[in-house]
Amino acid sequence: MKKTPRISETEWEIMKVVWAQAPCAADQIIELLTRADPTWHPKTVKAFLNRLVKKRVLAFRREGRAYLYRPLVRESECVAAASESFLDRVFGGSLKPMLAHFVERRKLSAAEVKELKELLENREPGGRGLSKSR
Amino acid sequence: MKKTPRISETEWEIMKVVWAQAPCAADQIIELLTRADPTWHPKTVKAFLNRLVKKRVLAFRREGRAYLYRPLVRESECVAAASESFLDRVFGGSLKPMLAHFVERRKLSAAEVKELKELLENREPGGRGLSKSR
DNA sequence: TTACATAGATTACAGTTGTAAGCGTAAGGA
DNA sequence: TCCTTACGCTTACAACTGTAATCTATGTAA
Repeated sequence: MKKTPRISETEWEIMKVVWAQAPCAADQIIELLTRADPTWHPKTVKAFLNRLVKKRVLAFRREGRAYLYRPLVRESECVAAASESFLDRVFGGSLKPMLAHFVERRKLSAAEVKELKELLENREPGGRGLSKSR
Repeated sequence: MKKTPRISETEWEIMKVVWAQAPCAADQIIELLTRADPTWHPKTVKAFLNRLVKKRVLAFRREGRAYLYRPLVRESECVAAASESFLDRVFGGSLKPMLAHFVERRKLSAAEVKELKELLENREPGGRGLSKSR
């Protein structure tokens, strides 16, 4: 199993756009990022794109004058890696305290609670018991 | 509202010990860390303690030859900050996809699911819920 | 009292991250 | 064809991280 290269906070912002936009040019990325947060500087985005390519997280193909960027790592993998790291670091790897925190912290509406419960409901039941997770 | 100073991955390891051990000497911290992971080097721990003091995350008081360290920021604050940052960054701030991820990913046992459901159950209903218990 | 063992402080140093200016080249307009 | 853009590439640089050796002050044993 390959380990996802570490993706920093800011890099993550970029990656979210690339993951969402399939193959996309730097311009589009800059456009979208800037729209969400005007403090992005185009040069900065370019530099990050470069780093991400160097890190082998992104690839590109030349399309005339512009480059089209494309992810080399799947979002799900990165999400999984980041989630595990977070859970371990902050909650000692234990799901329940984490959920407790969020539930407490975010004052969920009844509807939200219902949704979450359904979510728990609808996972494959019966569990092949022993969760070999970790 | 004061913002918690950023606590890095490794610093977090140190802080977990300090939070758990109330006022404690460097030796104890090193001892505990090393027990969990023998690759810790005492000098490294010292250096980190120093940085954390400089960052105003830890304070110490001299107790004879040794220093007793004590946190200046509450764990709950840091947990909240880290959690929010994580949720925003990875799941766009939305709780449901996050729970979905963990549920899916960790193949919970039936017992675990029950626990989590109870957790959702036991917050005071009607929205502004949450028992201050814990 | 004197030298040694220690604890913390200081210094070191390379790698990462955040931010962005400057450079070289290729493409399109004059 | 020649110049001006526009694009990505290279370089810069300071702050932060991870990691640890060295320096310094001091309590302690001889």
